[in-house]
Amino acid sequence: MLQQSELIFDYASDHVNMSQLMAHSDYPAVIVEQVPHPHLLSYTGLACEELQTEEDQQQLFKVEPCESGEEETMETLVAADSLLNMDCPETLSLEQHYSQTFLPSLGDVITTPVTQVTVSAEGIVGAADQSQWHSLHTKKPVAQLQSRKRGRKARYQRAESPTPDITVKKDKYNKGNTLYLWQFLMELLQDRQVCPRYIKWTNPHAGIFKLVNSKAVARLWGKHKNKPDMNYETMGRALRYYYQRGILNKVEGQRLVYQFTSLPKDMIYITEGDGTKEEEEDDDDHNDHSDNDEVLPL
DNA sequence: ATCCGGAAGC
DNA sequence: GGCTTCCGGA
Repeated sequence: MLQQSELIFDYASDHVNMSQLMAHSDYPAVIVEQVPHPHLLSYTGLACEELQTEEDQQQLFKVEPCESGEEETMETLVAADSLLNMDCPETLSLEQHYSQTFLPSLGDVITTPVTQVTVSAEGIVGAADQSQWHSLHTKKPVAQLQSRKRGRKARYQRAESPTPDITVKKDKYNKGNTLYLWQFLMELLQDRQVCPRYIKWTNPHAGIFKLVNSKAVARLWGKHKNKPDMNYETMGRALRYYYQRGILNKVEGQRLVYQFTSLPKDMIYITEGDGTKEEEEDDDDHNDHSDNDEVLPL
């Protein structure tokens, strides 16, 4: 627990130094290497803020503002906050992280040899490749697969493309704080401040997760998008649009449970206990059956 | 309460 | 284009 905040703090100072060092140069690639887990920054600030209100609103139990765990949370908040407020364009932003490590493989975009490592992040984008993504259930047998989807009307599974066509133009990688919803959710899933609490994996390797506290997650999303009226109804619609795009599937019969059709390989999985571990996982089936999973053999 | 997908708006 | 908002319906 304590280590986490320290970690973040360390990282924070790192950040400062880095931004100073490179105050006036568009550094290429390198940066990425120096930042082991940008995720740690993630939405801690955001989350903490929410934490305070969420607790009283949703949870039936109240949590004292100053519980052993909360205090360090505040430290974290401060650290993360100072970071967020720095918003120096030179440093690695969340968005950049995504564009650099997650966007690459997506779809057609990068068909040409990206040798023109022009500037800054561009290089990385081109350099990173499909190996960064792990497509879950990418086996095609469309017809059969469909029919065996247990349950009602066989949800039409999009013509499965080898990789989901989450096509985010490589050139204009997310600008501003524009994480897409799916990215946002992945962030939350890697953020200890919210992961087991509001959103969690029910089967990490299958990309199946649950919005344990749908209201809270929706609120965080709304905050991110600056849409104060965001709610699960609305966010849910956005989620549903993802079915069509092959980014998400619904896990039928399980409320608030969805499934990513594909995950980045460097995803940090926060599991129930606490063991945060980097998972590589080559298809194989060391499925850790946490609780409810009816993962298709695929 | 959640989930669904159409329609329209931004 | 990626949602957001609203809706009638399951």
